[in-house]
Amino acid sequence: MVVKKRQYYGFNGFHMPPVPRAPRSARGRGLNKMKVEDSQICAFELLASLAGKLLQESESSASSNASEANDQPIIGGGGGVKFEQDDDRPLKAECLDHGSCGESALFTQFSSPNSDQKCLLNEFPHAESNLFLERSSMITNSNSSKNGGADLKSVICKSKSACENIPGKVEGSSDSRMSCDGYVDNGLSRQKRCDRLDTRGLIVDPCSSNDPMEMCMKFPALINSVNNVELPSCRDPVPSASIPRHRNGTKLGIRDDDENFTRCNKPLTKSKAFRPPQRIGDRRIRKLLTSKYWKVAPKLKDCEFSKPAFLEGGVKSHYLKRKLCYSRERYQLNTFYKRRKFTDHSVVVTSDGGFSSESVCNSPDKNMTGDKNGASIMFHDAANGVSSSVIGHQASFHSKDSQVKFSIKSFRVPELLIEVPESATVGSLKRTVVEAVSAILGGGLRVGVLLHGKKVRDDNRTLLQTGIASNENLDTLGFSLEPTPVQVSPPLCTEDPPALLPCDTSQLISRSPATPIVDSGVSDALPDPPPLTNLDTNIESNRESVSFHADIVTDNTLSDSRALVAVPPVNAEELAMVPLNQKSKRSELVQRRTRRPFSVSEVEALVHAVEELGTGRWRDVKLCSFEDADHRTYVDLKDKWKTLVHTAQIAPQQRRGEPVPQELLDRVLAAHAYWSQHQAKQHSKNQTATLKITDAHAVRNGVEDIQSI
DNA sequence: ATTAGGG
DNA sequence: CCCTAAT
Repeated sequence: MVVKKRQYYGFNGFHMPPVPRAPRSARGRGLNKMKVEDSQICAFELLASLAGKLLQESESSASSNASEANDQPIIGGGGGVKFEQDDDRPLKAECLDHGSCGESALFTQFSSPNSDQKCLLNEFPHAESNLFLERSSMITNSNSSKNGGADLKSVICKSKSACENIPGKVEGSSDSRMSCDGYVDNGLSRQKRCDRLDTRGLIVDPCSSNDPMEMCMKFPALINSVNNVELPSCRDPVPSASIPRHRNGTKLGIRDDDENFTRCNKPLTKSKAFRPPQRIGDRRIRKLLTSKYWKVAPKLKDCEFSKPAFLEGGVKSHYLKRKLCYSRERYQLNTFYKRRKFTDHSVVVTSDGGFSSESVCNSPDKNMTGDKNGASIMFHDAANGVSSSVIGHQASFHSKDSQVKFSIKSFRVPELLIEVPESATVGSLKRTVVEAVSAILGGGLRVGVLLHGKKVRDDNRTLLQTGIASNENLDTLGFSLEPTPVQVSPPLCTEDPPALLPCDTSQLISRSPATPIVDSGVSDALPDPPPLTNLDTNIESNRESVSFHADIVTDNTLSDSRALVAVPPVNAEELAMVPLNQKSKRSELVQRRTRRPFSVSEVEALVHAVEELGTGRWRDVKLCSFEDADHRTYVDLKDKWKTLVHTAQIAPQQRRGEPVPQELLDRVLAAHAYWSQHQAKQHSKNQTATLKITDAHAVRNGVEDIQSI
């Protein structure tokens, strides 16, 4: 894989250390890299120093200078960047190169969504594009206007207030620095937030219903888009801020967004030193990318990195820090596919636009408390206002039939396995991911119902029968998105045949090797995945297949599902546990060799060789009897022997696969016994060995077998 | 590179 | 079959 670790470092990197260099060197990177970075760093430092000067000046000049400062902030905290600020492109380029600041990265994104991004966007076409536009516009404004400071600020404030619900803090300061901070802090998250904010203001709040019960489907990646777009799904409730806490830093291995990553990358690199966890992710990604694992997130303190002096401004650093943390985590959340497990604590958007960290959705209690028997399955559809209608509806039913309330925070999403050649570009990687996702989505989705972690397969049973009728059990209820078994074979490509397999580690789908997706080496083509469209269709069509109460499965649900956000009700514990598995779960990256059962003749040859050579000399066995069988390694032979021995020791009824003649099995046992005794070390002659084996064999099996020898 | 074992 | 540790 080409993807370097650093790319995925995630958000940690947020801060820009005054002395960027240190961390890196400490890290001990490859030589090449080091060199490059150093040079970059130098440049960066220069810029930084300049920035610092500028900052000072501006400060000294005091209020009047606000305009001056304005520009800087926008650019991203990086004072250094400032110079070039006028020109978007250049600037951006610079920042990135330096890799010093996430902020800059941010900038970049705004300024130029590239094709790659588009790819991702494709998945959520509407939304993303909109977002971009918005962002762009925002930035543009700020930059262009001399007064920009004010504008920018306002924007920021707005976003903050909206998101954070902490209006007061931001508002007050009009300092250019503040604005900077805002930018910096938020970094990526910020963008999104802004989007949301804007959206919020503009659009009717999907979650408008104050009702906490609403189902919140979260689709991290999509969230933004959702907001902007008309999509029904609930908006992500800003989880970024609140959720994180609970989860405390869980991190996804793969994250959806390039955007985020892009920005984060550099910074992360630095932070890497303190955050081992991320690294793991990288590694994993590096190989392939599976978003499967959650990592333990960095502790809160990680978030508290020191800020660059120039950034520290009137704004409360604490606040900022927090924000950063959130942002970072948020990203994590966003990972869009991968199985996610959430805690009960999910954040819900409150009617006022504020977020609450408390879990509203999840806990049925809260919402449902009111009426235990009441029916309320709510799917929250902001756009359509479905939720409300549904609710009302149910209420009416209420008396008739006991109703079960469901609050679906998210869906569990199947794992994706992606492989791309190292030579692939990041862009192609992105596209590959898109394709992979598209393939799955395009193939159709089904919703699975999990109770106590187990899949409920019987669609015909009633909820009551299934045991999900009682409110108590709702916690253990989960929904998963599953690709339809019949998958459309995805497009393949060049270089390596990477395979994409939707894999469900446990409860979801079984691996479908059938769906290999390869990166289309085609570079720039903008990936335009029609899939989205299909999705709807598919979902729609599949709807019926989903069986549990039809009521529950609504369009909203489905459509939301496309967002791929899943939040099954799970315990916090689970969350913690799931994550670190990376290791245990060998990344499916390397695809397993195809299974090739040993034929009887092969077994024969193996047995013969072992009889002569004994166990413990697998290489010789290989040379002796499987010289030509490239696919049989000595390890394979050894393993086969192992299984043969086992097979020979169990009852015939328990054996599976192509039956091995008892005769051979007997020889296996005999040889095994013999060589066990001899410690397999003696180089006894073949003949001798054979003889002995024969004896042993005879002994074991009785006279009748002798003839076989 | 092999071996030995556990998964 | 895979993965690792130990040779």
